[in-house]
Formats: sequence, structure tokens, C-alpha cells
Amino acid sequence: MHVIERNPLALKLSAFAVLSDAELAVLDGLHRKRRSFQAGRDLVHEGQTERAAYILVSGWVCSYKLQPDGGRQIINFQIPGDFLGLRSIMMQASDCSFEAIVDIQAIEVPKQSLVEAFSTTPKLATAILRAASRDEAMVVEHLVRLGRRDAGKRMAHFLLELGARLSLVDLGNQSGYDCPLTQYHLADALGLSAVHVNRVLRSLREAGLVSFKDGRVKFINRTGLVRLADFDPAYLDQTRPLAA
Amino acid sequence: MHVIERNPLALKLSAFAVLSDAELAVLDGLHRKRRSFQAGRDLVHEGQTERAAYILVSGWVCSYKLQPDGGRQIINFQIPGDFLGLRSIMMQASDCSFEAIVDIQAIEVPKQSLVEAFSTTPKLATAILRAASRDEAMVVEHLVRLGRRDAGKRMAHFLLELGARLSLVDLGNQSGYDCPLTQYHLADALGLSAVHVNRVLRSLREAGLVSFKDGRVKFINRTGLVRLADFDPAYLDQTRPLAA
DNA sequence: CGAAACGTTGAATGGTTTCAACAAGAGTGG
DNA sequence: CCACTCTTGTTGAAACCATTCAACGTTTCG
Repeated sequence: MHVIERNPLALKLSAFAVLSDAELAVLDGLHRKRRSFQAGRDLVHEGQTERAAYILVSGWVCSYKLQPDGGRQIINFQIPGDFLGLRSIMMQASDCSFEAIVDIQAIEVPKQSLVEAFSTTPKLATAILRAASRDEAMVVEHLVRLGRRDAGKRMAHFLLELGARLSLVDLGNQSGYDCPLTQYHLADALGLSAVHVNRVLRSLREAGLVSFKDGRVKFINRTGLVRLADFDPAYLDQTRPLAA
Repeated sequence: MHVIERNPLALKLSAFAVLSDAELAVLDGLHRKRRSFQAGRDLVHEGQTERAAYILVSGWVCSYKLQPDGGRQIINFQIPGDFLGLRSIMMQASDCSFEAIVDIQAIEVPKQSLVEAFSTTPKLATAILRAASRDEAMVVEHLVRLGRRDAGKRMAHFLLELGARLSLVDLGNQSGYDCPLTQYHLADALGLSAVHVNRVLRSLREAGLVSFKDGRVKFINRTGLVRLADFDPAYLDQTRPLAA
């Protein structure tokens, strides 16, 4: 059993604040229902008025928005340990959809319980806000990728970011990681056509930097890739919580 | 005196939660210092470890990230009544810089006071989280703009979004708004070159949709512009707070 | 008056998309 | 078991959108 599966919410928030036993007990009361979703299914649809967020326990999810012309923009990918739909429950209606990329398991966190827990456990509110800030920082970096980098750098930077995130939860390391995404997912995330994604992956492979094949990302020359992408993981805020 | 200048923080958060007199009193204690910054000055620099956020009282600010090659991507613009640097204080270090576009006034909200207020006033935490979620929703929509729309639609959508936001604080209406941005700002925000911004603005003007001239945005045919941009302001979450 | 910031326009270049075609593997039903 | 379809991956050529380079006009300001 993967480490995240034991107490996902507590583990997630422990990264952002030192929590007491009492506070951890409150957290235990929060996650009641464990739910499963099949690959390809939508967990939440844009415009839906959500009453619960989730912590992803296993599998991959993506959040996306559809365009009237049929195009799709993927906002972010959620991997085990990530919050999912936190923004959706704080707004009138969800501003994007969530799709399970593979079969997944997730813990349901009802909005009502979460808000109520804020009053008994104020430190929890700070931890949630920190977690939300870190997620937003990833979206911001993604925005910069789309606005100011060419296809090669976008891809390189994206693959490195995923690697860094997965390493944090022991699903990857310096040499690579398993990745269930198709080239269409990459295209929808990076604002490219699937055809061009294919070409970019080929050029990165031929440059001896990274390979994307059979559901596995392999870093061949990680240093070179980092240099190409100007990858600096500072925005991922991957630090232990400050005791103060 | 513009309505926002009286009690900026309370006004902002009242949009996201119904606050009692006691809670409003706590808010009054939060904003002590009012600060001014000159046009062109940075309020916060990327990598800085911030100890305070701000509420913008007057003027315009933008948040941005610089690239190693000298390029700049503007993340968002802050207008009167907006939070500024909320994410920066929740992370180890600020993930982006903030620049005053014109001379501005802002209220300083110390991180420590904000976090402490969460324990005495739990509803405040919820309101802040909602405000942060709305800001994130704007960044998400911006991301979709960059990833999946051509220059014309990007510009049209962006000008409409700004109009909707400014109308909320009485700084704009259906016919247009004053706008201190240069074409370079637009280029840095929309991921375009300044030259192309100029061409796009011309084509929108010649199509009889909108004009951008002498610091003023004028909607000529707002309906047509909305149709071109597929603009749907739902993500701005512009609703009164739910009493419950 | 000169410099600097901003705006404007044309022409050449280039990154990316679109169109089209084909290959390989997985799943399905006859 | 084989044909069939669907999904995913792959590659070439043409078309297109946006960038870059270059030049010039306008306004502001010291």
C-alpha cells in the first residue's frame, strides 16, 4: 500500500503546517467516504455546484476547460496526494471540469465539514490556504509556459515539473517516472497540436535529453533538460513546514 | 473619494461572506498602514520572503514573471479593491513580482495579523479562501486564453474581462473604461509581441468592435465583441454572498 | 532641442497548425 | 480465429499566424 493511502488529508496538510494530535483527530473526522471513478469519467463538470472536494489517493486526474470550437485546455494534472476541486467548492459553481485519466480512488471531503473545521481548528485554515497557494503557483508557472516559451521548452519544463511533483510522493526519481498520459493529453495541456507534440518529443529524444515511450518518461540527460527548460522548482514550495 | 477607499478589506471580503459587526471590527484592526508607491516601482520582487499582503486602494498593479531571455509574462492585473500578494505570504518566497503601473495607494495587511485573525474569526478564513479562489479562477481563464485562443480572441476576451472587473468597483460600464496600460503591457500579458498587439487592436477597431486609444477602452459593438471572444463572465463569480 | 517612451506600418522569416496518409496495438463481434 | 474498428502514434507537405527586423511618426519631458 502506497504511503499516501493511509491518511491522505493529514499527510497533505502536514507538508504545510505542524499539526497537533487534536488537529489530526479533526482531520480524521473529515474524510468519511472513499470513492472510485473509472478512467475517462468526469468527477466534476464545469458549471456544476459542488458540495465536496477530494484528495486523490491513487491514479491521475486532469482539470480542463472546453472551448465552444471543441478545443480543450488542460489546466493541471492531479497526482496522488493532491487536492482536487478545492476551488470548485469555494465558488458558486465549478469553473472547470475534472476527468479521471486512469481508474482512480479519492477521498471525499464535504465542504460543510471543511468550513466547520476552520472554527475549531484555525491552523487547519492556514494549512489549506498554503496548499491552495502552492497549487495556484503551479497554474501560474503553467501560464508562463504557455505565454513565453516555445514548444520544446514547454515540453521540457512540463516533464521536469511532473517529475519533481511525483518524486515528492515517491512515484518518481531523477531517472524518470511512469506516466499514463497520451500525446493528446500533452497537446491539450501545452496548447499545442497532437502532431506537433509528437515532433517535439522526437526532437527531445534525438537530442538525447528525455524519452516518452510506453507510459514511461526517462530522463536521459536531466542536466541538459533542466538547462534547456530553465527549470527552477522554487515555485513548487517543496519544503518542510516551519514549526513556528 | 472612491467608495473603496473607506474600508477596502471589509468591502472586499463582504463580497464573499456576510460578516457580523464583531468580525468587521477585527478587520478594522488588520489594516494599519497605508502605503504609496510610484509608477514603475516594484512592490514585491520574485524570490522575496514577504511578510505582508496588500489591498489596492487606488491605481493599477500587475504581477509578472521574468524569463532568463529577458521576456516578461504578466500574470494578472490588480485594480482597486483587489488583493495583492496573498499567495506570496503563504509561500516560502514570492513566486512573482508586482509592479505599480501608475502611482498607487495600498493598505498593508501583515501576515501575522491575518493568520491570528483566523482563530478569532473563522468566517474570515472562509472569506479569504473564497477571494483567493476567485483570483485563481481569473488566472485559470487567462491560461485558457493563452493556450487555446488566437490573438484577436485573446485581446477581445481580455478587454471584456477587465471591463467586467472594473464595472464591479464602479470604474467602468458597458460603454468602456479608463485604462493606463500601454501596448507593451498588453503584449506581455497576452503572450504576444508589441507589434502584433498593435495590429490586432487595429483590426478590432476597423471591425467596429472596440477602440483602445489615449488611455481609454471604448466598446463600440460590445455584443459583437462578446460573440467574437465567447466571453462568459461566470468564472468571475460576481455574486452577492450567500447568507447561509 | 534632443532623448526617451510609445505607437504604427511593411516585408521577410519562422514556428506551429492543418491536412492527409499510414502504422501498430487493443478490443469487439461474427 | 479473423476481420473490423478505435485509439494512439508517426511523418510529410502546404498553409497560416505571429515574430522579428527595420524604419518612421508622435508625444512627452528635462
